[in-house]
Amino acid sequence: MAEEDVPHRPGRWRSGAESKQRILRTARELFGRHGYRGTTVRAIATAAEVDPAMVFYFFGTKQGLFAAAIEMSGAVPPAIESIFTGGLDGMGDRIVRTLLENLDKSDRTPLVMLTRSAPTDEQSEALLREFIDREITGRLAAMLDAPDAALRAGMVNVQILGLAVARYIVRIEPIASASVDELAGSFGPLVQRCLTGRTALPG
Amino acid sequence: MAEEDVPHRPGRWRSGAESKQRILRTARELFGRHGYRGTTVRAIATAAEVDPAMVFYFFGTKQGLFAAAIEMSGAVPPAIESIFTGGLDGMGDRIVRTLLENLDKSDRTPLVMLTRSAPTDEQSEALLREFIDREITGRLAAMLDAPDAALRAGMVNVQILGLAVARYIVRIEPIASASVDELAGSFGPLVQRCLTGRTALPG
DNA sequence: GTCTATAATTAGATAGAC
DNA sequence: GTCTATCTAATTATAGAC
Repeated sequence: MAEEDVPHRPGRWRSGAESKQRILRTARELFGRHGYRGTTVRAIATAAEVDPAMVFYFFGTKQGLFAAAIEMSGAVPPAIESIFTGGLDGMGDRIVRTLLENLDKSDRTPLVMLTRSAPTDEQSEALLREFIDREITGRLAAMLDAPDAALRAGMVNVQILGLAVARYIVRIEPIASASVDELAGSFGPLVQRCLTGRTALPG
Repeated sequence: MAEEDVPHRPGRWRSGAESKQRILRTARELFGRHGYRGTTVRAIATAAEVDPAMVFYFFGTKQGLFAAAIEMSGAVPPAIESIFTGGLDGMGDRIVRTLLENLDKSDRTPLVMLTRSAPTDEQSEALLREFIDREITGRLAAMLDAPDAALRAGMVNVQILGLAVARYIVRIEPIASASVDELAGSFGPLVQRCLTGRTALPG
């Protein structure tokens, strides 16, 4: 699994695989742009230049296609790794940069697809929650090893979600048009503060 | 407009108004929970115990109903006012508290409805963007009166959106279950830093 | 593998009786 | 104002020919 770009090997493949990949690629794009409910199977089929029936032939159901689409085919995980290797020093900056660079590159990343779909689709909501718990909260909390580790990780999650929504979904200025460097400059220290700065533990 | 709770005055009203209010109330609840695309007119009608046709009789179209539903009937605006009276001192805390207190009270606030709907509905996306520009960015930027005012306002918007999404939509722990006081303790200073703290202006 | 045809369901919306 | 009945269009999904 996870062959990005299988470019029409001349010796001729069993030829169906190419269609399947085109469908997947298109699905990721449209789910990323309009979310699960805002995307129809027909729209995907049309954009991928195949018959709608073919989509069901390959993926069974719309949910099946969505599941296949978010199966992060190399998109995020390696990038996420690089965040955690290197310790807490400068991690705020790395988190912001990695997030933005990957999301800028393509709006078909699992995080965007899930963030777009979660608000109107309960399945996606659960998937996104699990995704964040597993990929971010879990690792962060383990790494921080402090009594308020969970809260700190939660604060980082708020930054990530807020940044993703403001820049890619609602497109609020100047967040939407700022360069990665600019945002790293302003949000890097902010995230770092969530990780290692002072925290008010009231009471 | 904007009578919350018109509780069945006995002398008998012209009786249609009551239904209209029930529809509106129900619409706000469902749009707030499932977003524009995740909510059907029929579902609203059923929950409001009226006929679907009646919804169209009163509001014309689904969009018309949505528009009427988000017309913030006293929900947020007065609360927003109180944020800005009092100056920059402690404003971070006031922003977080006001946001959470209002959103905790009911998930039928315009902000929640729009935030849920924007990802799958372009109309809602535009409305949310305008709403934020008008109610938050505009006032904040005017108040800050600094060269990087726009960026600072944007950073606050990221906090607001991130908090709203994490707590009310994706429901990430421990953000979702934390008390208002706890979150004010951790996010208040963070927001304050966005407003009045040091900012890296690179280059 | 790919397409045609179509079933089954559901959504938004309208006409018109009462 | 309220409801019945209905229309139209779109959606997910399947059966079956090629």
